[in-house]
Amino acid sequence: MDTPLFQPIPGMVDLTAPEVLLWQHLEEQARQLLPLYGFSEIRTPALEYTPVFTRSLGETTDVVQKEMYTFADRGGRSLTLRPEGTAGVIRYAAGQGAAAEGARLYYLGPMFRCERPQAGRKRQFHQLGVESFGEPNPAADVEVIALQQHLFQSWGLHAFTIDINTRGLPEDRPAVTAGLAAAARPHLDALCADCRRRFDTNIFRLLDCKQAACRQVVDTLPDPASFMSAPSRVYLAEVVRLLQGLNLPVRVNPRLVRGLDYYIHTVWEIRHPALGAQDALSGGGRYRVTLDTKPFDGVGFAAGLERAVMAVQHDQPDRLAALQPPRPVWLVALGPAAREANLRLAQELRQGGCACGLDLGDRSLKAQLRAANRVGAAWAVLRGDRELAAGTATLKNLQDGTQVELPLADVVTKLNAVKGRGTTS
RNA sequence: GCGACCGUAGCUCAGUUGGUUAGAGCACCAGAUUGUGGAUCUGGGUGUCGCGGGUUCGAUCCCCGUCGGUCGCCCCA
Repeated sequence: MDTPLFQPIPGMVDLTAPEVLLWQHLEEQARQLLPLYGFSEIRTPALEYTPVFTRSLGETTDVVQKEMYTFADRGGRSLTLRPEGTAGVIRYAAGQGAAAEGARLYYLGPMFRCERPQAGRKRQFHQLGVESFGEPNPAADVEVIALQQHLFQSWGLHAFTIDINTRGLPEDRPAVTAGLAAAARPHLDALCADCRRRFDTNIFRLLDCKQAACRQVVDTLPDPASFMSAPSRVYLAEVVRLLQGLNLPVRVNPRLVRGLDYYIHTVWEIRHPALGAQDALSGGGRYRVTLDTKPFDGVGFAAGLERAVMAVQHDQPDRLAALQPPRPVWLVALGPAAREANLRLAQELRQGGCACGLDLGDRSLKAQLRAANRVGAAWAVLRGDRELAAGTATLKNLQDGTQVELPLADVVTKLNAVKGRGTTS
């Protein structure tokens, strides 16, 4: 019954240096890239009325049925911590009416799903997503896929694969379900228990079962697209043609299945081999959400940042080390007068843009230099009563051990010039 | 919701077929002319062996429970 004093909730982590530097780097890259495509940021609340999610994602999806953090507020209204980003952005954009037509928004922030944590899956996780609103148009889908490829490239990723598929139009779904059921029914006995259940509940799920026996059966099934209407098939063909025109290395995978109900037409998934069992780096697709009988169309994707960080550490193992902040200057004081003077000096240096640190306690010179060494300082500034009286400071180069006593103003000038970086003047 | 594995120092981990003072590396602290760091040297173990109970002359080790962690299933980013 011990309440953990020092641990966060399972599946939620404290993200700190050095790893957080890599997060910041990926975020900066994204914020630089997305405006090139005309996307601007939206920050929606983390908490929404529960129906915002249930009506968009589909009542029967796993996310809605068993993964949401849902609770009642003091007035008894049902609230939910967002399990994904699209529903909230649609809630906003639909509320803007016609002004939202063609809007391009991106979001970046924490999402929450009450699942069992494992590698690459947290209960509080982070997604970067984009939404491009407007009528279905293969070019819009292709542009978003290209953006994603560009983004991952800017992160230094290269080992990923892009699979696309089509879900067709909503009105095709009965025919596809019936067609798949007819083809699979003779093989029911060969399927695993899960798949026998899926046969009735959601036959599409057969397609991505990992069991070897089920895969054998699935390989004999016809392409679901073969049961779709001509417009659905033409749409996919056009997407593929445009992707080829951009030389994007995309594979059409008829067995790709996505979990949310709102998808129509194009869906895709980007996978990376370094991610373990949860190998989807991002997923996306075209969607249609009906609000108040009015259809709301868009295309977008969401990328898992935890997974992106893992992938970058795999593809660019040296990236993190290159992000270390500049080595600071360390101010060393001998005696209380110098300590107080150093506090002022530190502020002066920092105002000038020079990173520095200092010992706030009453420690020996030896201990202070050891501390300077520990933080990787390139320079130490030493001051005691002697320097204070003379208006000087001793500037020590911690790389080669040389030191020189200079007027304080010269030391400040010099350090501001190097801004705390390592190399000698 | 289900399953597997793990829990010993600040960190990474060894260890005891059940036995007396629980170990290593790294990290950390201290080294006396009270103004000089790093590499080396000397000294220092900093611990509720996750917690509770059971078996036993004796438990860190075996058993049960519990808490925590990791990975996997389901599903997803």
